[in-house]
Amino acid sequence: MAKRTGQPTINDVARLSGVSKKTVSRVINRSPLLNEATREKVEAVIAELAYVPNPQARALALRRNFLLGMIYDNPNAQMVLNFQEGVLDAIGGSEFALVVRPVDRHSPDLFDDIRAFIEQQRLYGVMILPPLSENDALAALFTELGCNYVRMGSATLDDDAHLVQSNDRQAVRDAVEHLIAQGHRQIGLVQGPEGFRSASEREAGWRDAMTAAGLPTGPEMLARGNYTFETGRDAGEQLLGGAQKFTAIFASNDVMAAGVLHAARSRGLTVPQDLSIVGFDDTAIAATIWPPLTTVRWPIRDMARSAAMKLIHPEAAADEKSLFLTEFVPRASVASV
Amino acid sequence: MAKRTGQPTINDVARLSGVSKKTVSRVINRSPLLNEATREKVEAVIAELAYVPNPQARALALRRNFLLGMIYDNPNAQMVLNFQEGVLDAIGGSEFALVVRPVDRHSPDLFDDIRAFIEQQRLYGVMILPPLSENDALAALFTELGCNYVRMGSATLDDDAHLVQSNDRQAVRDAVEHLIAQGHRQIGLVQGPEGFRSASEREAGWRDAMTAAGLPTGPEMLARGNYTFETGRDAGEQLLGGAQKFTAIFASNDVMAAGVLHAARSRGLTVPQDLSIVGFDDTAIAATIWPPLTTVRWPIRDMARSAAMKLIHPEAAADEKSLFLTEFVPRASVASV
DNA sequence: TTGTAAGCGTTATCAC
DNA sequence: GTGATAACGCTTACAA
Repeated sequence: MAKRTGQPTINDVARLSGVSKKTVSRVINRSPLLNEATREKVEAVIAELAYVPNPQARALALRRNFLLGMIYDNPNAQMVLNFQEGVLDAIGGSEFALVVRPVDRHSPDLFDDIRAFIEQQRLYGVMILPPLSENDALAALFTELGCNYVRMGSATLDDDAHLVQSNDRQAVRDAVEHLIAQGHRQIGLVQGPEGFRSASEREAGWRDAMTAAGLPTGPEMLARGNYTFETGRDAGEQLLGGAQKFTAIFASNDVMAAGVLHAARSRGLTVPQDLSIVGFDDTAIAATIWPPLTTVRWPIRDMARSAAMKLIHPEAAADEKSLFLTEFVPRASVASV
Repeated sequence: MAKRTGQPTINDVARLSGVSKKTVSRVINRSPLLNEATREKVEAVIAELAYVPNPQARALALRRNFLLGMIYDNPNAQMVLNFQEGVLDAIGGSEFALVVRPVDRHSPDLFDDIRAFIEQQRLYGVMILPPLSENDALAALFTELGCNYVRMGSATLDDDAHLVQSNDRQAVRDAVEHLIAQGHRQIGLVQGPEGFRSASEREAGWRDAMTAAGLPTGPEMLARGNYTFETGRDAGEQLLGGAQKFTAIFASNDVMAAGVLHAARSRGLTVPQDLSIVGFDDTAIAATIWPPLTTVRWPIRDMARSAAMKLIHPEAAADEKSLFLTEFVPRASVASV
């Protein structure tokens, strides 16, 4: 009287292999105290039936599921996708799955939306991408909801168990020092948006390098954008159209660097002969625009893998790598003076 | 003796509102045969407790879950992300969630991976993005696994219940006719990779326009790429370095168009004065390179929303919109001859 | 080493 | 209209 509706269950396996469901369960969960012969017998039946445990039933019995969430609101598609791939590196072959949740960080319902999402799906844990990750109130919300989380960011936003971070400040400092070593003295900055930790960290890196070299960092040396192409172009116009002369500009991300490139070109400047440009992110755009953009690459995929591991193994979360180093990527958008 | 571990359950609601759990269940599921007073009483308790039904328990009892899958292997990050957002448009506010699965279509384990993914997660349905969506054997696999699916593609790959499609052929024909109207006569084609339906559809559109205008479509007029920047550049080199002269080139996607642009520039050609270029996709790259790329935009987000709706409401899947029209986006990479 | 019974939180069946 | 009761597929006591 087996009602063969769809997939085989643990009962089918138990019946066919002549053991109890509990024994099958032990085989599935690799319990150490199991007769080898029994195990092999059961495994043979499992293979024959192509039995796969029902994750919903497991989730119910274990009072936890196998869903990792990823919350983002990001203008940088490549970064988000790289992150997704990194998470898959970590959960591939396991029973975990990745649930994504794009949100609008400017929505007044942001917190309510996220709360509903977490309460409804009862995720095992969530990963939060910048710039949302920089919001401490959001992290507090996850704690309140009893949902484990890992933040990805450009600074030490949280403790090691809840963070994967890059060293943006040092990375930008290195990049600007590279420009200085090439003879540049008037190096402009296109800042990221106000309130973004990544933006302030990158600005700090620029200041570090400039100040250490005794170069000017006054207000005429910088302009603000918000990580979009248009604002990068506008910031470029602002800098290049003022009284201050520039031989190089560091833009706080690649997209804005592309905007600066447009601004330069529309003013008749040639890059890199008349103006050197450096970006940040090493997104697809960097290698695709002309000239190819000198930039800074951060190991997003590795960071994502690590973030997922922290969630999957909370007991070892603090031991999992948290700080990830960036890599300077020299291309053709920089020339020496 | 309520063991208050975490979230409230249906039992808590039943006890506090003095009804059976079945009645609570009826309230949750909006059963029509319910005393209005009872409903209000229960709803008050639900609100007070902030009770949210456990999706894993529901999934177990209903023998179906509320997870929509999305399988992709795509070089185009923006498209994938737009699609994710479109799916969210459809499932936002509902109990459904989106599970993503990037895969490597060149992996020998592709089918096994996907099979394991489907069997393990028991998804409610999956959406397949191009180019994977063009693989009929894969669609057959989903049918075999009893998993509903919707394919996204550039041609009529399946019936309306399992497809959202764009009209690439007509779109390219329109774009090439635009070039012809601008006085172009030698219009090259950078094809997409062999075996891709989108590639053959776009090629057909180019042939349609050229043939209708009595223009040449011989082998010297085209070169093949595989949708990457490098292959686009190589194809551009091949076309521009041959005996045949070109005043315009249509590349089968934006990234390859960017490659052609590089190739043109490295040969000392100015775009669009010496060479007009048209792409396809309207990805971020299109607006970001210089000059901004004339291209074709397809309404990915709308397609994604429709795909998700087809899965959520299988009974009405064939009525949900299936064919989506593209939009020609004129920018600065085209000049008249 | 293995089995039995109870329970995870929900819905379906079928009475009342 | 509403409520016992038995599923759903699995795991954790607790025995044996």
